[in-house]
Amino acid sequence: MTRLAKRAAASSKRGVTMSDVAQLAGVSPMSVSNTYKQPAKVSPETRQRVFEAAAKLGYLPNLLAGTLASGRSRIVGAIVPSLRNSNFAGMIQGLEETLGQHGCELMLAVADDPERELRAVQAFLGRRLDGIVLTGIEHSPEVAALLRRADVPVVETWSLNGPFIDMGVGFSLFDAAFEMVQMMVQKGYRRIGFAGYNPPGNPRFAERQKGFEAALRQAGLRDDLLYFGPEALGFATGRLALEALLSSEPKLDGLFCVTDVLAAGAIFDCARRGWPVPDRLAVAGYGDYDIAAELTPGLTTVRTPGHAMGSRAATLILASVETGRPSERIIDVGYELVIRDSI
Amino acid sequence: MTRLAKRAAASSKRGVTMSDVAQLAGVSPMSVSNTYKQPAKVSPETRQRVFEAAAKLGYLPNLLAGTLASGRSRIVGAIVPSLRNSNFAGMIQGLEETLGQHGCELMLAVADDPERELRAVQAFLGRRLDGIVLTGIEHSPEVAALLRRADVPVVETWSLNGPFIDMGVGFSLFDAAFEMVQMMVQKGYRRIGFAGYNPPGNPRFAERQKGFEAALRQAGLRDDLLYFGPEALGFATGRLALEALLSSEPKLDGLFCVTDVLAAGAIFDCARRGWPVPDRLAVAGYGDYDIAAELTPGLTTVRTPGHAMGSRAATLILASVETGRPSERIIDVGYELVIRDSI
DNA sequence: CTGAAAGCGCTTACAG
DNA sequence: CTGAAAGCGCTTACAG
Repeated sequence: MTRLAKRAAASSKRGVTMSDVAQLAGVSPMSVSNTYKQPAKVSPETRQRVFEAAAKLGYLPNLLAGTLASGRSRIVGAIVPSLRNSNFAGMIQGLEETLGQHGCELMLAVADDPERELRAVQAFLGRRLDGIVLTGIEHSPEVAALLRRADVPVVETWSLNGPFIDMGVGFSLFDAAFEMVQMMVQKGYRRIGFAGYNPPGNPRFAERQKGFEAALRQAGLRDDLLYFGPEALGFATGRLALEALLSSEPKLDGLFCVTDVLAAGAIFDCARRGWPVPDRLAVAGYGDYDIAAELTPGLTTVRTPGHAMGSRAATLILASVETGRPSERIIDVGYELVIRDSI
Repeated sequence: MTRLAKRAAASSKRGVTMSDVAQLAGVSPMSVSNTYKQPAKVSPETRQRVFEAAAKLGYLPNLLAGTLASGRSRIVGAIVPSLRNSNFAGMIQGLEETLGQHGCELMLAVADDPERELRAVQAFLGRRLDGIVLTGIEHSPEVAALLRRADVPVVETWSLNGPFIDMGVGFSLFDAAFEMVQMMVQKGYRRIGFAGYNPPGNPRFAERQKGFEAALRQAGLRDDLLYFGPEALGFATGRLALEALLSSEPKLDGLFCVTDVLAAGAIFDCARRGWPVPDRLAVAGYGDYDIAAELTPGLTTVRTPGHAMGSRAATLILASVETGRPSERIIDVGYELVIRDSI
């Protein structure tokens, strides 16, 4: 195939380019570009002719070529461990909404181990995204090094504990847990257990455990009634937690759970045992999932601002790209104790 | 600033390019490119030197430039109405996983109205994505026209009813609902109501309603006990459905719900009324959410294969890009009735 | 307000 | 196995 034939074939497949529009409108490609990007720099008549030609040809600007030339992709990448978790789903949704309002797109990677995270970061960097949003503050040294070296805006979420690679948005998981357990103590519960997930020390839950322990220690109470079960089992783990903790402390009167799923499982199990909640056992959750309000009794829990976190992360990145690094680079989005009847 | 100074500044910011690597390795840029893309075409020594130079410089290939030159972005876009719905979250996760296994990335847009969907499609097309995954088969004419004209692989999901813009993967929502309601009839329930969402005829739920009505009509039973409530209310809508349907048919003995959330709400309300399920009222759900197995009694429901759908959609697109349009362009991923104790 | 020139960082098809 | 040339479709900075 001759080069010319090839070009023709390619072009018929490829579709309309800026020069095609320029030609039909009888202007230069530059004026077409300016019509879209700097309309003020173009006379109304030129603009008009460009728009008409573009419409006639069904022209769609190739944003990729624009990115290569301008250095701005208008895409931000995000990595979350899972979408099954509504916290992360909420964050992604908040991110997407705010990005969309500013004409940017979201590239999403699901990575629940350091290796996948590294690959995702490489893929993002290779595409020269405008910014990257990470979940948590625990990343492999490679990831941190890569990100720093690339000098791309990065936001780490769900934590307020630096040092951050670049920027951070989160809230204090420690404070939230501490305050919740402190409230349980104030209400008179004395033998409070902790239900968490394997492996112990899982960074996503370790802060809550520390808050739990600190509140009990401060009150002079036992802080070692700990249970760690499989996360994959869903509600069933709540039952397992109850069984395990009761076997080491039959008079257990309170349970602090690292997720509402766990708390719901425990409450379901209390119902089966015929135990009144909170009279026989007080149960507190974490996350304020849909189910929290529907349980009987309503679950007292911590509301985590996933959506707000996503939208603030987007704001931070957009600001970095548009006006340089923002002065406030760490944002506390707070948390909220939702008081219902389970404690 | 002189052009040279500008270039130097830009280049220090921009980072390492293929020519930098070529220069350090003492080979041509072509050989660097081939080292990554066609290793077989390069001698082992050259390869070696390229890798060393790349590592020394911290070279990250600019995939964007590659896309512009080659026409393949290795990105596929997906549009879902929401991520709060675990069906869609599951599909996205399946999509992302399969894409990731093939070295592709996912661009995600959340769009719950035709206008946002159109904007997302334009953004995707403008970036020359390798394929686009849509939710449902109801799209504005503009969207369909744009997509057809762009000649990009498109997969529509959650339905088996054509005509498709290009390809489809789904299962029969009608069959699933029909089979479930048929089973309720076989078990002896005679006054079965339907709990759905406003507005009636919502395409995401209309098929299930048709299946419901068909099963009852075939059995010679009333098929007009219908309730449509607000989706935003969560479990509460299940209670509202029960109240409304009971007021028009006090002897209601069965309830088919378009989501497990609705079914759970109804079961919670039965508990509050002291009504045994299924003896006083049989309840069937749809979706097999986490909560279905944890309710008392366990909820009989339809399991929808969101994850499988996402991963099949990815396969379809990858096949289209790599080996041309697949011969099988509509895939039925099936559904499953999960029988527990609520009917 | 307008446009010719150079460049973004790769890949393609080709000749050696 | 190797590399010079042309091109992907835009934008940048500039001169008119």
